[in-house]
Amino acid sequence: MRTPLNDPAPCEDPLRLDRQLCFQFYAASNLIGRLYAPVLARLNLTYSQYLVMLVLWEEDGQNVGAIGKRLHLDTGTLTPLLKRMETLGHLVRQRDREDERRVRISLTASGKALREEALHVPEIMTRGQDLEELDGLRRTLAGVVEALKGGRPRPDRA
Amino acid sequence: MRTPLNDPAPCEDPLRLDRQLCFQFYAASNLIGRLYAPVLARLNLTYSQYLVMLVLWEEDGQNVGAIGKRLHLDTGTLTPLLKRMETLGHLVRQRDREDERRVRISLTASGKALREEALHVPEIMTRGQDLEELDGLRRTLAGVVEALKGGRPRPDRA
DNA sequence: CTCAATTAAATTGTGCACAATATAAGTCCG
DNA sequence: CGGACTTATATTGTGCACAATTTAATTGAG
Repeated sequence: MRTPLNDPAPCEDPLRLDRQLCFQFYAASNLIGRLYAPVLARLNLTYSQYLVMLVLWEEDGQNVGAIGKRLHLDTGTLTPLLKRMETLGHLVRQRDREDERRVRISLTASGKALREEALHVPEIMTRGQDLEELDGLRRTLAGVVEALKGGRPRPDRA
Repeated sequence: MRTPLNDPAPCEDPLRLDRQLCFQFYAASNLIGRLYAPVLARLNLTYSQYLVMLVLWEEDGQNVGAIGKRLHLDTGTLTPLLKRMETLGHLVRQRDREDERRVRISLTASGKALREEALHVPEIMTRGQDLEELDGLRRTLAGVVEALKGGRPRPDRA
């Protein structure tokens, strides 16, 4: 039996920070957010707000739930986020007449115009990188995200 | 010249959400945190607190800055986080006598004992997964994190 | 020795994330 | 119609992240 803090085989210690895949995601996500912040600040957007804009630039007038489904965020995150974005003038929130439970999110003129500015962002952030490599990684991670969405596919409980 | 929202080649639209590598990291990190939460709750830890414990289980008695360097977090995040963990009884914070600017973080007996419980966590979280594949991905991401740490290695500005 | 510069941590203020709960609108069955 | 049920969003409360600033201890040049 092993005593705490005296693992006889520390290199195989399952709790070593560097061995945790989850930590690599956590660290990368935080560091990426920090790199985007100053670039997006010039568009008067936070990183999360930028993601919402990406969703709305693809299709304007979606309701809160549809945006949340796309970004894997719930209303506890989105409602205040969208209110801040409305205050900033990027979009407007209005109850759906057809179904008063829903809130439709529509870009303002300035919100639509902001897309032109944002077109530079991906280029700025990937400058000097191997685009083939980044795209391969993106595909790999898209698969990981897909697997995580399902709460992880159990191993076919044999 | 392209008009906003009417890109003639939408499949090559650089702003499509699914094409953003950053979003895959963001989504994966959030989803992973959600999967860990219920498992770690049984240890009375949040995900961030778990990471701090991993660092301290490797080496007890580090100061705030050393922990922050390891996790890529600053004192604005760590100070309140460590105070909460002290309240929970996982660790104690005490000024270093040698250098009164420093605060040394030491595990309590229960904090050390918690490691035994935590040993199950990596196994629970990776159950049913291809461990070779996860380790390959971990290595790839470790490289990405390393690159991000340097604020990204400029392309040797030729 | 003294005071400017540096370093370590804490504080302040903003903006996410998320679980849990609440509110209210729509649906459906008898 | 009417009440159970479901769906869509909002609210509440906690805990991060992080930039910017502050406080206090240490270092170091003159």
